[in-house]
Amino acid sequence: MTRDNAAPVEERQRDADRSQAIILAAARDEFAEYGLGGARMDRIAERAGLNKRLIYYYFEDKEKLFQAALEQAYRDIRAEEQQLKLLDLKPAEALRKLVEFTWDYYLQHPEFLTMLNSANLHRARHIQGSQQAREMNSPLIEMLAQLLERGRKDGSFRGGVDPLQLYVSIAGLSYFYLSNNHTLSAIFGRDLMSAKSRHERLNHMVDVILGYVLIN
Amino acid sequence: MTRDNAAPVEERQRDADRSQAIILAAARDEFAEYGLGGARMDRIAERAGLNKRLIYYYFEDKEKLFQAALEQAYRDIRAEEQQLKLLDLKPAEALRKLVEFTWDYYLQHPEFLTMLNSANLHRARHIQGSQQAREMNSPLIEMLAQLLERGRKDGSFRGGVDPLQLYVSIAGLSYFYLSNNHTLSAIFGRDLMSAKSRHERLNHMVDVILGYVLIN
Amino acid sequence: MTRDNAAPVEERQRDADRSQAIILAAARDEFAEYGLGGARMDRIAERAGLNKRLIYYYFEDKEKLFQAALEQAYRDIRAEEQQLKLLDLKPAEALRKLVEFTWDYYLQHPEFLTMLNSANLHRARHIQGSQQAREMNSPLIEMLAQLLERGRKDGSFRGGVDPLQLYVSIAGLSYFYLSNNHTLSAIFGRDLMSAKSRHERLNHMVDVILGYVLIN
Amino acid sequence: MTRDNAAPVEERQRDADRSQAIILAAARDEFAEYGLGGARMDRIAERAGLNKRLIYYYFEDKEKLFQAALEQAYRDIRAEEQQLKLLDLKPAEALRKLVEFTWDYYLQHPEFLTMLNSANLHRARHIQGSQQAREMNSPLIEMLAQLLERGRKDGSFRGGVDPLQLYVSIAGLSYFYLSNNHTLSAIFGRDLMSAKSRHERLNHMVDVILGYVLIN
DNA sequence: TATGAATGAGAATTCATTCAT
DNA sequence: TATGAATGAATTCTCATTCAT
Repeated sequence: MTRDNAAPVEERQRDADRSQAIILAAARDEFAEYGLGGARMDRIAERAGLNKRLIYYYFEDKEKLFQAALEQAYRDIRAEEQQLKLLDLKPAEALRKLVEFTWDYYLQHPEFLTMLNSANLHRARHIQGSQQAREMNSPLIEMLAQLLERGRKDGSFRGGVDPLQLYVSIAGLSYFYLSNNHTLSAIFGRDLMSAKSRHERLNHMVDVILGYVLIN
Repeated sequence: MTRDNAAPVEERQRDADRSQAIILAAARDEFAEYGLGGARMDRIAERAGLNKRLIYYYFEDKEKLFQAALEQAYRDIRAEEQQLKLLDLKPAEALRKLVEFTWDYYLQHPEFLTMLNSANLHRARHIQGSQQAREMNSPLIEMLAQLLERGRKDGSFRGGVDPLQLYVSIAGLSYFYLSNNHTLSAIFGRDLMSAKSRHERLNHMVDVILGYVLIN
Repeated sequence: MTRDNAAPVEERQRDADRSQAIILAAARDEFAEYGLGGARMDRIAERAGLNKRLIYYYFEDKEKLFQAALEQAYRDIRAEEQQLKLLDLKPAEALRKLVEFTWDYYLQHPEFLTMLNSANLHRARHIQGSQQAREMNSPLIEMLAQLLERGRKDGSFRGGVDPLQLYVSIAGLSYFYLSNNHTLSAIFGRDLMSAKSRHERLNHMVDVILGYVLIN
Repeated sequence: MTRDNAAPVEERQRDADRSQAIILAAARDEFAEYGLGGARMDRIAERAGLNKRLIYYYFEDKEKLFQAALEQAYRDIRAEEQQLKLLDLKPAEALRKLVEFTWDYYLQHPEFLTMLNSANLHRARHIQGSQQAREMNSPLIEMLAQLLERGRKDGSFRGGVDPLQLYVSIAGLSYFYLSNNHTLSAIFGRDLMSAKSRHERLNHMVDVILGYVLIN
């Protein structure tokens, strides 16, 4: 009411940004839990504590919202990958750390797995449509290439390893186990998510990757 | 119309069995393409060339239909796994063959990947509900255990390898690549499904698995 | 239940046809009252006394329903036009009858006016999309041409009258008055729909058309 | 931002008037294109390059905005009609000129036709609610009455012509053709808006009106 | 005067499922 | 066994309108 507490523009902008961020987080959770097809705009609004109409105001429709949430998910993982500093470690240690990182990240971000699944069910349409996502080409590949080269030079790593293939393999070892843990647990009759099982899995994966790369 | 051309009992039974099989195949294709959530009963009926009502007659509801299709998918892959006769080969050759089989099977049965995804998005509810599926515990695990033991005994394989972990790893290496190929292709700007790419991937996976298991 | 009262196929077909006809009539009334944009699918269902879903089952969506209703409206008016037998009358009498017919038909079928308006607001998209409607080219034009020729030959009508133009004029004289009667009544402060006013209008229109066409 | 560059009162008033005029023009275009029901407040704001909220500030709601736009449309046509000076011409020439004027005005102001349609779909509610519009009773009627009287006196026009009926007829001849040109063009398979067609229509209409009114 | 953020009530459409035969 | 007709409960999305500054 008074002129003093006006300061409206930036503050309202902040509100807008905040609302969008809240919606995005709610969408992430909903998509994580139900996938793109199973997600409900109503529930996203409810999770966000905001009016459903506002989601359309900011994100146009469900598809675009998913795309925005997916982009955010990529930004998040890439940001963490940036922190890794693998090149400060000895090659073998760096590889072990990468396996661990991948495993931990997937464990803590199940939404990443689910959204990746949804995106692929829809033939990555949401990524094709997003320049941003397409440019999200992981910096890890480059880092991994250097790592492999270094290991090869110091005689510890085998040569001829394609960093992209290795990256995909590292991801795949964690991903399959975590993404399908319900089915696997049911079929094998063991709880694959117990602390012990998780520990064994991580050890195994490190063994596989190092066993493959290390000479001897 | 007339009572006379009513089919004999066995014939009608044959028709019924045939209809069910047709529906199941149609469901498999639909679930493969759209996932459980995205699948449409109407489209399944259309694919099957049969009345929608008939699906309900035989399979009760969408969930049960999915479960039946999933069970069928497991039966199919298990049946092929049975044929593998890995124990007729030398341990290393057997492992290579298993990697190849897994890769080829996933390549030729994309529905298996999609349905596995859907099943896990729903926390394997459809497997919990299916004694059949739970008992589908792959005979491969046992075979793999023997294989590893044999390799260890003849000095070619390292010891201490958990067959279940190895099985999951072999599956994961193929699965991640194929299930997410759209996203990966988009992000890396390469067609991961070209003949060349597929060939490289298979080689890499064999290298990883053998590199891990083989001594020296 | 008993085998005898089965006779299902034709009867059910009759139901289907009946349902579609009911929906079409309800749609016609709704479109007449509110136009295409203002019509409500809910209200159409209610008017029809049928489930809203059924409308989509038979007509796909609102646009297609409007198109179907429009086609029906054209079929209806063409059917009545067919009955006119103008060529049995003397030319001047035939023209008078045509003016009267047009006036009466529009009076009794206000939905025709409203739907024509809606169709044109949408740039006749619904007619372009309907071969049927495009072929609905009134047989009256041909009849009118013969009429004019006959009148010219017997010396009562002027020559050089384009039947299409005349047809449009006859329609326009009734149409404008009836379609805009609310506005006109309000502005001129007279009830243009009173029996007296309607009578005067009809006389005037006959005078205009005959005054134009007749020699002397 | 600072108090100093606050505009003086008259200037702000000028801005306000300008904004209202801009909104009104934008509304006219939107209503012309989509009708009252199909018009979107968002689009009107966009067309106007002004904030949607401002429309509500000045015009209260969509209905009132339509009413204002309609009143403006009437003001515009009446203003042009005022300029006609029909009484300076010989009766027959004056009539011809009126037919031409009506045709040209409708051609150049399609929004007038669309808005008239919308107004009548809503039973002229917007005119009932507007004293202004009700008083917009065209001065032409009076002019036409004098014209007809003059023609009758000089022996060129028939007697007993109701000026209101004639006015409605003149309008109707143009209106039907233009308002429904899409449908008519589609059904008759001719472009009724080509230069040639338009020319023919105008000639025909003049012939009809003069043919009706002129003696001999 | 002017604006971006936010909302509630609806509207079209979809979908699994059941009815009736 | 097989089928077309019919339905109720969502679900996405739209739209005029108001809030707060």
